[in-house]
Amino acid sequence: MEALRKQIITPIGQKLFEIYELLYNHFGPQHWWPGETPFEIAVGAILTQNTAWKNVEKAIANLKKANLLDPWQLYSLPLSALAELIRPAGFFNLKAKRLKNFLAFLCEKYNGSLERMFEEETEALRQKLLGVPGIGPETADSILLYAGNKPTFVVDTYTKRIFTRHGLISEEDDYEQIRLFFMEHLPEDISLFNEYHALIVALGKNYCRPKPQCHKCVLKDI
DNA sequence: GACCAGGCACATC
DNA sequence: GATGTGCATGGT
Repeated sequence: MEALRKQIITPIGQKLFEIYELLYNHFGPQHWWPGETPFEIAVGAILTQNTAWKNVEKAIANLKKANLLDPWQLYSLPLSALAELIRPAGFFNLKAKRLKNFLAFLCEKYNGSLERMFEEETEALRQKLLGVPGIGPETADSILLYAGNKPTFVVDTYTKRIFTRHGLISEEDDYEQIRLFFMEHLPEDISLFNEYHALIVALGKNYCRPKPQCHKCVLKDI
């Protein structure tokens, strides 16, 4: 913690770090991403789009049970069969296509190897992932950070909601502005980025729903 | 029964 | 460029 604090340059950075410490002391380490392999994490990142994680778990369990949680296996599976397996995750027809788009990218360009994919330079790979239909900025950053251990900050609904309510970012800031806000003010540290986003989700799930419960929130005095 | 979930693409103005 | 809408299951 102290080694990280020394690298903080700006007052905003200190504020962001103060919030991080409050969240960490309240919720403890989150051990993200909840997945066993980089491939499972990448699949989960696509399946969890606008969806409760509980539902994603069922879908991933179906894939595991069928022994299909493998790039080439999934890539060769008919679209309709894939859709049925991931049904519990919601938006299943749409997500089946999105998964296939990613699998085509992974299999055709990197021979199905995430290890090989992550050999690419981070920013270049980020742009390529964003070029895959169905992979937007949050999904791309989740894959980079949590499956690839690359230093990028993941922004989600909770991030925008929480930090807007605390006046640190503006309502009209877009995804990229918010991502850069965190990356410019915090030291570039993979573990920090990993834990910070996970803690934001923990806070969001508990206290920062659309109807806030700010009186109970650990950040109520910030 | 309403509301919400760890988004994204596309249509329409 | 901004704003609206479809996509769907499952928990609270």
